[in-house]
Amino acid sequence: MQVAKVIVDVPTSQTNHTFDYLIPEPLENIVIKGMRVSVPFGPRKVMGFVVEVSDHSEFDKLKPLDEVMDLTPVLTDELLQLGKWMSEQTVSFYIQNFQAMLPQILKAKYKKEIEALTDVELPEGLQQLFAGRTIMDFEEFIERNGNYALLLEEIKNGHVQINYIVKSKETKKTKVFIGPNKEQYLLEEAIEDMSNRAKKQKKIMEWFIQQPEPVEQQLLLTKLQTTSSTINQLVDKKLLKKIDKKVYRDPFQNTEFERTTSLPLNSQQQAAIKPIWDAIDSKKDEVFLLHGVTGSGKTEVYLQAIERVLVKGEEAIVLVPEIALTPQMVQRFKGRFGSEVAVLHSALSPGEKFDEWTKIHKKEVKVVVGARSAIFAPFENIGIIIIDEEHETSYKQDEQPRYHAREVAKKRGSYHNCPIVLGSATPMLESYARAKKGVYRLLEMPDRMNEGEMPPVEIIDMRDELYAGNRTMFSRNLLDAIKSRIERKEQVVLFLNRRGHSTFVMCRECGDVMKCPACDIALTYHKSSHQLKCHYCDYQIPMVKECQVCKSKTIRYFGTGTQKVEEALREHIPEAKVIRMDVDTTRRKGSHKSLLDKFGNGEANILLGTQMIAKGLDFERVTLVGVLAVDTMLHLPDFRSSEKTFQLLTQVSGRAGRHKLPGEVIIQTYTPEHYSIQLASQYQYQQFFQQEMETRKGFHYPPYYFLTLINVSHPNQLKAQEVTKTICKLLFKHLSAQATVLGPTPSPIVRINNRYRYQCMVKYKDEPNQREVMRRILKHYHDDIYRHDLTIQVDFEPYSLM
DNA sequence: AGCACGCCGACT
DNA sequence: GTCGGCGTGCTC
Repeated sequence: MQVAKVIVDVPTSQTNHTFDYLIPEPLENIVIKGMRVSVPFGPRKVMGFVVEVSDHSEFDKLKPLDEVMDLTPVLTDELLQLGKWMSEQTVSFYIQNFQAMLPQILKAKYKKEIEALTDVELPEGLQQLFAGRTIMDFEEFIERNGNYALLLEEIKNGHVQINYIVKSKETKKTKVFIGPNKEQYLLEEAIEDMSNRAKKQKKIMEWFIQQPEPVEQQLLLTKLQTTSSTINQLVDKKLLKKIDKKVYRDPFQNTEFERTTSLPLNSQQQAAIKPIWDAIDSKKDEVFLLHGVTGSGKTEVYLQAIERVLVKGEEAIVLVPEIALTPQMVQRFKGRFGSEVAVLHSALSPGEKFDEWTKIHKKEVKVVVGARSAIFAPFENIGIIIIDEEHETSYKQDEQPRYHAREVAKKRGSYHNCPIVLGSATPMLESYARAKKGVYRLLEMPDRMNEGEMPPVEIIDMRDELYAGNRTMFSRNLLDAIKSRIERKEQVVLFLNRRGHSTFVMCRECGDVMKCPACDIALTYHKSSHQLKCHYCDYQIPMVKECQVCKSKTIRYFGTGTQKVEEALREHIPEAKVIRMDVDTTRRKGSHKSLLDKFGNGEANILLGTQMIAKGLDFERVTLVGVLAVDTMLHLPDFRSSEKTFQLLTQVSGRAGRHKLPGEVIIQTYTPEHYSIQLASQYQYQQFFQQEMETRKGFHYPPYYFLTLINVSHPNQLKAQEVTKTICKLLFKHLSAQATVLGPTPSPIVRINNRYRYQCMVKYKDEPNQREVMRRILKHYHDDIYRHDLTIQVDFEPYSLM
């Protein structure tokens, strides 16, 4: 008897354990751990992960499992263990962690088909099922009691494969190619016979006489200015034929990657890479913090570390923040490692993600470059894990399971005995503190390559501008600087951390501010659509003509968003061509890249944008970076706001003067004396680190203390408050006397989407049993959570306190 | 989650 | 006396 222990896809605390199922005889030795199966669960069928196969069960009335969903495991032993560990660390359910490791497609409902790949005669049992076809439904295989062992064998031999068909169109894997169906001379004869009116048809035929190779239909249509109906007529006449070609969706297929080879390392790079190479060679799971200023050549260090790993036949994972934002980064990896690289990032369609994942799963690639979830790449022989821009907040998932990719990386590193490299120009305070303590090994690269200097930074006190009678959002210096760049045909990057047009609209008469009815937040005016939008829920209404309260028509716009800046630029510098990049202009797939390409081609003088333009851009002609208002970020209710400001300023400054032309940075602020602005303008990371550590120490914040944040929300304000209060009490009672429990406190935004939000914060040095306490609290509120619309979010070492 | 079971009030 | 409201508990 074989028994599968299964974690079912029912994310509740009551079902957060394995359920035993009998493996029916035809599936014996087919079902192995790491596979997904379909099992009867009460009256219905659910998906589940086999986490163990055993020869007995404590349970006596076992049901047999229904069906296997994979013929090869989708999770390795290591990933199964990792999922268990993660669920303990983040106090989440096992199933959520397993799901988080797989591409979306494998979570959704889908259909499977079996495809014969060769003309080779398949074994008896299989051949007859196909009955002359090349593709059959998997359903049919099950219905006709197909032989799993045989199928599995043939998959291994590469004679057949399983295709996952998802309902969405995005996952179409075939492209239609058109090719000639007859010999050249027959085509020529056919043209002669055609009516004189069939101009388009002749044109198409001539194309194929010129070159008989099949071409993509899409290409043919655009090149010859015709439509598919014309082509279809020729296909009907048997002159041409349609060919469905299977193609991997390659998101970079239209990009040529110039192959590069190792660049010679300068002395500081050599000093940094040596210990990493040693760790690779000796299989040591050491964590390195590579602190290198922008332009110090960190990427080349990564590349050559990976080369060392590949030579040993091992694999590498590279995490980059939101990779779509750095096409240039992808280019460098693809350029060096070519087809050995898979790329995983959030801008890919589900189908594309699945294809990239499949390449990893089938071991067709050795290197993965991707965003946070790429840390789960199903490699079995990892030689190095690199996390670039280590301080980026996107490495922490802001929904369950709230894992941090860095911690997962360390765990995987210790399993594979491989080094971890954390790279950053502005490491997170916690990381740098660890490096100083010797927990991580610190590697410093303080100098830019080619003796380049960081661009000088000018801080402009906007209060002075106001005294001088300048009421615009541009200081005189900035405006002059922009104008001079345009004259010199150089480019400008302008940064403002706020999208929309105005941050709020207010009635001048009675002072009423337009607010979202569902959230406790002012509405933002979007000029292009003439709408008032809430940035926290999807509420939006047309802009009001008069005050809702006093009917006055004197409604004014306050606060500045990217749209307003764009408008003001047009007014002050009409000759400037501006590209605006924010969530609103990059929502469409691929728009991100196309906007950047446009800017790179010099189709605009100014790139204006939010957060998203701060990272990784590298354009030769950018010689001026302007930060319009840094204050909004500095005064957020978050203990990390100084650090985030410092990081951001350092990052945007790095965008200027990266090549031959000298750069300049202008920062506009109302608090020029603030230490993060001052120190960022002088590129003084060390001093900033020391000063910020002082502040953190004083307020008992990380890295001196750990934090745990509990967010409670409920439609009823009293309920939310009362639950939070009880949780605070429980924590106070069950945690050690050294822990500080703060709360209940209303969240910075008390109401979002008609839910009231309260929080409780725990500061502690060492609380080994806090996860158990949290789990018990969640269990205690189980009923309220599942039946009464209560949510309790527990976030260990949170990145955001909102 | 989704469903059966079971205990109390309104009703042909 | 029954029908069905929802609170409670279980799913191998």
